[in-house]
Amino acid sequence: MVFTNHADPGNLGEATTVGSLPGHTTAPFARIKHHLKEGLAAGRWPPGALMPSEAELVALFGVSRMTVNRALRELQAEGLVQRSQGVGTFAAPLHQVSSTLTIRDLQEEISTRGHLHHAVVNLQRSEPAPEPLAAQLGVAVGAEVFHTLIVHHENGLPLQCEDRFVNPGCAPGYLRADFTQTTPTRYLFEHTALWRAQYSIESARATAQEAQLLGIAPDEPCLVVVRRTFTRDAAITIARLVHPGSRYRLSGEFTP
Amino acid sequence: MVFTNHADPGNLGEATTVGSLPGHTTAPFARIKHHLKEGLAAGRWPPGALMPSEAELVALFGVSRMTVNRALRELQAEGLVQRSQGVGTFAAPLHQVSSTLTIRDLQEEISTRGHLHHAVVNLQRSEPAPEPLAAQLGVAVGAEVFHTLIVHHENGLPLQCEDRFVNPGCAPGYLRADFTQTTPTRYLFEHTALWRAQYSIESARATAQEAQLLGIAPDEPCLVVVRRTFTRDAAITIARLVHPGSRYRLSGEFTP
DNA sequence: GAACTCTAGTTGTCTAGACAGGTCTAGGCA
DNA sequence: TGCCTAGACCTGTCTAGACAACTAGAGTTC
Repeated sequence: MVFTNHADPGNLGEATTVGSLPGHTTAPFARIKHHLKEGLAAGRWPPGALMPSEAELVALFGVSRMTVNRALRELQAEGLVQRSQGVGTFAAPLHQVSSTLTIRDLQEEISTRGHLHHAVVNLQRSEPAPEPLAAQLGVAVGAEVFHTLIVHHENGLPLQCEDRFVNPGCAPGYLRADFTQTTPTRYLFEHTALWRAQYSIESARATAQEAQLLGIAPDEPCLVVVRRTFTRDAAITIARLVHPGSRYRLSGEFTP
Repeated sequence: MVFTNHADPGNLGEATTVGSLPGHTTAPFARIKHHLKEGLAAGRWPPGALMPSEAELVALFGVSRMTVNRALRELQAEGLVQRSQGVGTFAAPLHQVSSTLTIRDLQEEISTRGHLHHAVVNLQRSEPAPEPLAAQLGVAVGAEVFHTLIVHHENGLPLQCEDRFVNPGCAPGYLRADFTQTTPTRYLFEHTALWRAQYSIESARATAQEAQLLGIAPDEPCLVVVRRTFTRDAAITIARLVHPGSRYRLSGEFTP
């Protein structure tokens, strides 16, 4: 059959009653997504309710089934609907109990705010891996690992104390990098194939050394992020990032 | 033309040289995705590099262009590749500088660990909105808002102090809910249409009242999460969640 | 009443072809 | 030399139809 969707916009019977906002050139699949999202937001199809089948939407919008399928598949990927073969499409229950928070690279974050970033490298050397660390990095106890201790400043104020160990096998050139010009995070992104990362975030007091480097009182609460990064096979790096509680907060937004 | 892909599995010329892992019934689009992900992880196509075009992949795998397109579109949605019309498909630069951390509902989290959750309701009433809060909730200054103060325990140990204000218009029955049986988070999920949420996470000292409710020293560092939730139009609720730093940490994992 | 079979309805996936519109480059022309 | 245009190439999107696999319910048989 002949291709008609662009040559003949609109006037396809019932289709005009639904997908026609005035003066839109949005793609049909996007219109269908929008229509379903609207309905979900408005409370038609409460959580768990059966939603229209693909065939019904095909009839309603006057499009082919592949188009409807794409719209529904993307809504599923966004977590808004659940589909099961042989049964139907359902509004997602509990509209997402878990949501996500974005963690960004510090230098990028500071630059985005239009502020000045500079780093003081207190330590950049190779040293034998202490016991618990060796296991986490997947190297032999006592094997040499790379160690950096860097304090990042925003507009001259210490914002983050970054204590990092690196698996030498994953980034052999790490000790020759100039971390006043780039960050370890960025360096490792560019020189290794990141595959998996783990985070933990907690609130604790800084160690005496960290407090001194950050210029804060020893008992001031700090936001401590521990990040472990892996390639597909091996651990790349373990970093402890300590931020003065009074100067730093993580924030994020989530829209379904 | 006749449909052949399921009737004639394999033996399509060059296709067998690429997509054929032994004994797999995976769909072609998934095989293509897997092949490209492997290549990205292995460092072929370094960040920013030009990847094969749809036409090349069509020839390589012996499938139709829609199938290749789906694989690439999903990789794009996952942030692994960038595509631009008229130019081509490129490996995503900097393999995701920002990643995500999952935040879960506390009760669910405790239950998942197989531990016992119980809540003590210290306050559940209507009161006039104080000045800064009224603006954030989008109600008139002095208008009545709902206020709950609940301490959540894990195996009898205080884990979270939840100080929450709720817009009465969004959840009229909030004061009649039994929060020893359900959590406010869960109640609001079920009775409102969540549309958008904001988080901020910081490290701070608890207030005197919070320290007393949590049974901790007044100067102990706490992980403080402030969460604002909105429908499409109005603010639903603002919650301040205070966790003793020694007992609670957020953790998450991220795979590209 | 229980177990089985059949069927209608639903999603999952793929095809071959088509049109639309963006980008880049080589060649022609002023 | 500089500008413009035609064509090659690329992604974005949609179509009409097909086969596959699964589910729930109706009907049948034991």
